[in-house]
Amino acid sequence: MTADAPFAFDGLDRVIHEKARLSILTSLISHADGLSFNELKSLCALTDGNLSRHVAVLQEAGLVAVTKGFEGNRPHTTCALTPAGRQKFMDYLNELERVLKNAAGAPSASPSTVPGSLKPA
Amino acid sequence: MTADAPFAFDGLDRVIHEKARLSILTSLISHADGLSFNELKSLCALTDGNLSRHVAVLQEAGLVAVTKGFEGNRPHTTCALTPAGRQKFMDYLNELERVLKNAAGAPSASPSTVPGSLKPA
DNA sequence: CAAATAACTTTACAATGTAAAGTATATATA
DNA sequence: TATATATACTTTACATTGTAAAGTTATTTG
Repeated sequence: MTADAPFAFDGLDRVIHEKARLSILTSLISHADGLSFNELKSLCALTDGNLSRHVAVLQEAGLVAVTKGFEGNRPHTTCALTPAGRQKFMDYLNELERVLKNAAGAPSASPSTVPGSLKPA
Repeated sequence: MTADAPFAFDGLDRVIHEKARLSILTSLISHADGLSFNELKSLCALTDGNLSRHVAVLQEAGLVAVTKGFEGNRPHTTCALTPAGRQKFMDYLNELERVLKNAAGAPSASPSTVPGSLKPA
């Protein structure tokens, strides 16, 4: 955490933080052997164009490995997390957890409004 | 959660999800009686221009109440969460928690990489 | 063989985050 | 008491980027 800016959340990498890409990465970490273009499309509820561009961004950032091949006669793209991608995503998740702890743990955040919060029963 | 798109994370309201505004809201929920422009500026490590614009966005969305007055002879702006803002932020936090649970709870996310994860010791 | 479908990619646009410049007032300084 | 500097913001202009519509290539289907 930045010395004087406890709420700056520097670790929230923009490449990961974007909603659509957060969906993609979460999908991928739940499927270690990768997911096809169409599986991602429906899991994340993204249009073809969006998914294509977001996957490209993730690939350029080295977070996702994209494999283009053929399934029968049709092109078939598979995406999977790279080791670096997995690590960076984990780092991001740790920062997310800090956000949650800071916010949900605040005095003015009444527990009843955050039912299943971090604190175990 | 959307029926067929478990990883779409529809509840991640863009107005809140943006990094700088997430900082501002987290600061504000930790300070129920509000924060001044300058306090926010240093807590969130934002420039004057950024803070001004982001606060305006939050105000227009009805999440934050902005009070402009004078402290001695100098202008003094105070920001505080509105009740609606608090509720929406809580909703957002619940969705964030879903992200964390989906991701950190995934089989391929080894526990050691997420040290202080959701699961209690 | 024409039309439609599949699996993407490219492009163009609109939204938006950011920082530099601007404004207005107050205080310090020479 | 001018002049300069500081305070507390706001406005503007730019550059990035998320999004959807249109385009591409190949393959089925009627």
